[in-house]
Amino acid sequence: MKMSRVMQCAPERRRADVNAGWYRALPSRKPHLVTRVNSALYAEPVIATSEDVARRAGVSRATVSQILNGRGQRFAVETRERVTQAASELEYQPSAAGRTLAKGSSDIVIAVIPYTTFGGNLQDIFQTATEELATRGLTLLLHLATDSTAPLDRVVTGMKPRAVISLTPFSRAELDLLKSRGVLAFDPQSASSKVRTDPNVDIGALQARYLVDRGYESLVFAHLQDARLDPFGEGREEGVRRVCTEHGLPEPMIIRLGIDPDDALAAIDSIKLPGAGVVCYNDDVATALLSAATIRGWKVPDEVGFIGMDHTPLSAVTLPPLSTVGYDQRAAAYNLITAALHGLGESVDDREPMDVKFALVPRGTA
Amino acid sequence: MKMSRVMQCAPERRRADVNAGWYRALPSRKPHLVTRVNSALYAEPVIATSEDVARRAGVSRATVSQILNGRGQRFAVETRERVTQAASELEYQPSAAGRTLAKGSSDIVIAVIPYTTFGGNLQDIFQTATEELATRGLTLLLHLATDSTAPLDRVVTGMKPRAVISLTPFSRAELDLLKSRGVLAFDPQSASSKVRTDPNVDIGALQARYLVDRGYESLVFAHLQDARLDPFGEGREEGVRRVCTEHGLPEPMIIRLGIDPDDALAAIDSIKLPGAGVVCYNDDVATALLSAATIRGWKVPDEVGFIGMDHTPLSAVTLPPLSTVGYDQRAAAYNLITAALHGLGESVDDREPMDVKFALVPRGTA
DNA sequence: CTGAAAGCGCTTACAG
DNA sequence: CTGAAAGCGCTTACAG
Repeated sequence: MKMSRVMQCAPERRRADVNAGWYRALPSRKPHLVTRVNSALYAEPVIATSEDVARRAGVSRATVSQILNGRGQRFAVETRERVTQAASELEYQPSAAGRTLAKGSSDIVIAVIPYTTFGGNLQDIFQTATEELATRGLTLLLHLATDSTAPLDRVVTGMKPRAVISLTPFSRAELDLLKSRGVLAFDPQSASSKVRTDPNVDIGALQARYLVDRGYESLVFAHLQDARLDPFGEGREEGVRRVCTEHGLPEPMIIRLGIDPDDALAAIDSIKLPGAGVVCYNDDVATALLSAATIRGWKVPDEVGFIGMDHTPLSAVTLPPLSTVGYDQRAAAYNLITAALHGLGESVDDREPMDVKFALVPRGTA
Repeated sequence: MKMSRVMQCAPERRRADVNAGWYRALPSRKPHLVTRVNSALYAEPVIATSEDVARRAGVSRATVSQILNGRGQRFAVETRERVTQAASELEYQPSAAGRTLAKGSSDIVIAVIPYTTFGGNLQDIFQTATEELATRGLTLLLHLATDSTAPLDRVVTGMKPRAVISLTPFSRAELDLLKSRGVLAFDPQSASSKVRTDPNVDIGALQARYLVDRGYESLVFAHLQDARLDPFGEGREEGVRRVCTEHGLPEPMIIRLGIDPDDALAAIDSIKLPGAGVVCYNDDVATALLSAATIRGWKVPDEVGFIGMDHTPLSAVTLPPLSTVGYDQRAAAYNLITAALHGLGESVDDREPMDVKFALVPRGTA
């Protein structure tokens, strides 16, 4: 197999201070990356070190470090300016490895992404988080959870992240690992002391209460069944149960389906109709069931009702459009980050907790 | 704002070799992470260094390094065993920072995730990639692209990743940055020398040809319009154009819409019907248009046809189910990783390029 | 107000 | 077959 267009050549370490007029001798050992294609095309990459900055500013590396890390109050203004100036002229970026080694922990925050079914919101949430953390000098990197925690261990132990965060609760195994490796960990359980209960219970209850208000007297909870983990379903189901109890309704019927026409038809056929209101795990589940109900000739929302969760874009274009629950994803991410910053000892005085605002979006299916 | 359940306390550096019976003195400087909650609850984390391993195995750190990095052939079998044994007993994980500093580049590969609309496949793809790279001792971490390349610069310059990869072409700015920082970069353009043309052109052509075969004589291309970048739409449109030319059909009409009922209705109303075949950017767009056409009373697929792209789970449960194009995401990821490994100088003799197998999924909408 | 020195954990010639 | 030593780039007491 031939590969083409390797876009970069090996970095040459060389004197970054071009004004100085000479180049640091190349290290005698061979650079580790030796692939070199079209090297003539590219200017030799130049990576400045704190030593380069120090030399250009005419100070010591210690001084550079102090000033660039915000402990520069005690230095002469003039010195400070020379240093920051030199740093920006050289496009100086401190080496994470060097800092990590010296300080014992890096400026990296790792977000663990569970193997679970997220909406397209995931990206938005972490985008926001990336930017927020960047303003604090922290770098957010995502790590996809795998079956074993071995890769997580590599990341955590190897990179010494400042913290590990997750939008879903950590598994027992993850918690143990993080603990034994001495890493700060934050998940929704730790995000806010206000949240005493699993928010999923509230979500399920919100969905169920809506259906009850609309007159459905027998409730169904439809789980999503796929290869992935489901950290939310249990809580949602519990919320539905509570509402049934509250209103003296019979226990909810529990069904499970994948996003698949046969699954959906079987699920619909298993429900006692007409008259049921179906609380769905998410909008995808609701969409599948809606189609199945339509195929079977049930009238929606008169003979059967559905409520989804997530307020996905597609939920607006089903026929009829899906009743669902929306929420402010940014707020969810914001709260997680706030908790993490707080735990990291950063000041969060300016960060009021945001209301995630779970809210009904009443539309055509219930 | 009060935070609760900070799950970990600060790591204590201490002697990992518990058998030795004493603890390395704590460093006199304060550990950087000072937050300490419920520390009594947790065993003090123990992080072994190569020195600990060396001591326990009764060899030098140099020897440990050689053996653990696969350059141990020349050592006595007995020595090798003592070392690997000691390493596993201590749960030794080499410090990424230390290695990076010593070697000049880390074992990290960064995948840049563009701010674009992906299917839920993204996760699967990178999951696979994470595992594949792990078997080579490389750690995959995801970085979300932001408007500015500053965060990328921090990551790249700070972490000295072995390579930066992306499933979509890098932007000019990203390329310049990567180049100037001397980092190996791989994107689909560099993934395979066999791919002379943008695969998106082929995809668009595949969709269009299918519609032509089914008898639609005027084609429409429906772009997805949202806040995100669209690295694919241009190529797909071009593919449709070529097919029109090939078959002597008029130029395709171009429409744009978000996943929104009003957008979709307006889009449908702007098309000359009956008789058009609509090549859709993805299954979501197709779903939105399908609903709009149904609302307007057009018969699908007789009066208007739709073909989506992605073969999402939801595409199976629309009414009628969506005709679409599927492909092997794993193959796409596999090829990208192969290219990256090759460029990294790893042996890829055992990695035949995989066929991504774009394939029609004929169903009910065309 | 500033710098010399030590040390973080690793790897790599090099010497034996 | 194995180890002593230097060095990667940074930060932090400490001394002046």
